Amino acid sequence: MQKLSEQEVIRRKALERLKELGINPYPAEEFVVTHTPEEAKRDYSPEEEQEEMSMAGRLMMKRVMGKASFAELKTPDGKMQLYISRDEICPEEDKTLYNEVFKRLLDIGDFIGVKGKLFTTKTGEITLRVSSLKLLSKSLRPLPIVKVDADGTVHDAFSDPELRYRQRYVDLIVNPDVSSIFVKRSKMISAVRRFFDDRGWMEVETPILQPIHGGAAARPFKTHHNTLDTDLYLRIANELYLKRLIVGGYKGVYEIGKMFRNEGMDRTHNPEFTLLEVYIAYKDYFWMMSMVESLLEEVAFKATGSTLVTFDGHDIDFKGPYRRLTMMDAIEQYSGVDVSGMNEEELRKVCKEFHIDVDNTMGTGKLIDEIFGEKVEPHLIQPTFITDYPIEMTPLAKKHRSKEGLVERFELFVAGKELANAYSELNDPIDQRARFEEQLRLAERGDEEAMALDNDFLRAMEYGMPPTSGLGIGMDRLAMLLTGQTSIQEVLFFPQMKPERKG
RNA sequence: GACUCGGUAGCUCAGCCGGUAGAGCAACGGCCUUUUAAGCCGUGGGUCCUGGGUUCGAAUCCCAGCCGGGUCACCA
Repeated sequence: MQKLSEQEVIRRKALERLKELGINPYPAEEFVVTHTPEEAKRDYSPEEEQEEMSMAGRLMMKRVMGKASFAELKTPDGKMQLYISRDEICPEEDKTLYNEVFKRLLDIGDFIGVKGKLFTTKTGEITLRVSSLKLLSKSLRPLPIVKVDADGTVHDAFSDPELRYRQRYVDLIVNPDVSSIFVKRSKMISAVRRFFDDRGWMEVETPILQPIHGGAAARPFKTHHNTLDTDLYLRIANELYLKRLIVGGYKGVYEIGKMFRNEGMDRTHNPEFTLLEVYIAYKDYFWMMSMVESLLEEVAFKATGSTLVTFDGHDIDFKGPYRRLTMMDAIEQYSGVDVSGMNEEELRKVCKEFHIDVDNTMGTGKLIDEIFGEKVEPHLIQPTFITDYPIEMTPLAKKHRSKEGLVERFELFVAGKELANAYSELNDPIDQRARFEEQLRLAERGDEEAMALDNDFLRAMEYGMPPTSGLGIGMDRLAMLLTGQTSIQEVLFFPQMKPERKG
């Protein structure tokens, strides 16, 4: 049994006293709510006769002034100030409900239901004059009370990140700004769904437990299925399954789902994260760029009410069209060096000049990517498409229609970070097999990122896959951009944490 | 993983040149029928993250560990 704090002991005693008084602290019957605070205030006019209304929520503040009190009720739809007068809720001789139940036994954090009519206080706040009051659920732990003064200054904020993430429920109760981040995130996700559903593309679900962790380069989480006696992996990507569905004949499929990567955690990486993947048949990556512009413009607007967001000190506009430039042009523009056509030796020289750390396992593609990451990425603040990547690092993209050594791939950068990644998908099964085999060679040389070969995926492709463009967008990063948060933990309800040590 | 900062009351923090712990809010008792960071008077509340060490004596100094934040590295 855990040791209770003084305040917890007091609340448990209050719970017992309530029971003695015949009050069930956790009643089963429905308390019918007739109004949200907003509805009530909107329809209120002081002259008109009112019907009695009822509301329910959490008691967040009590200001007792003898025989009358003000209280603050936090409902799921907004706040309402309550005015509670002893003789109005206790019209008879017995004043227990006010003197003992309300003043002593009800605590901040308790859920109550109230009935009454509105009036305007001296200071002009529309307030519910309570005629009756009912306990709906007793709270046994004290909430951290955050106070905001007349200037809007926050006092005693509940701000310890460890406590906030471990006890997100408390964070959500006392920090309305935190709660609204997740409302925006939810709107964002539903706007994405609506965008695709409106176009006739189908939301699908593909396996999370996979026998081969294909479609991306990352260390997986491993698990075991007892009945099948088989090792399985939590997916690091779903790309190869979605392409199988395109082979199966759907014109467009998308999935919004969790991916799992057993790697480092930091401000932009959580071991499980939400990825949007879209595959549309008969399209190429140019078409996909236009679609991304439409998508992000619409989603930003629906989630936040504007295409303009502020992130990390930058004003970012998601209104399309976005700047497009090839990777080689971008490098030349921001570093002054034209790396196109350079061999590995020349690229290493460039890296050395720029003081970029490289190692011997890196080929030309990786070296170019390093230069890009160092010299270009930080400058890409407004949404920018970078196109036409080296073939070595992109085993699932189609070879460029005209440029030797490149693939038809783009990434979208915003605020100096990658947000989306897309290809004209490789649909030549012979080429695909050759690319996988190249990855195997890299793996043999010690490249841990090399992609595993998936024979069933190749079999599917051999039956014929239509020309297709595919796209992935990190939903957590998009949520960060749309809510102005620079830490991924602030857009995940329950970010991964080490287990609490038992006290 | 490296470096760095932090962990003290329910919350936010002070105390850290060693001498058995403080403030504000919250809580408890009293007063108060239009308050809104309500106010006034009074009271209680602590595994000072954990474990070792130094010392007559450790929240404070030293060592190790745990948990978290930040930066970097790794990683898309």
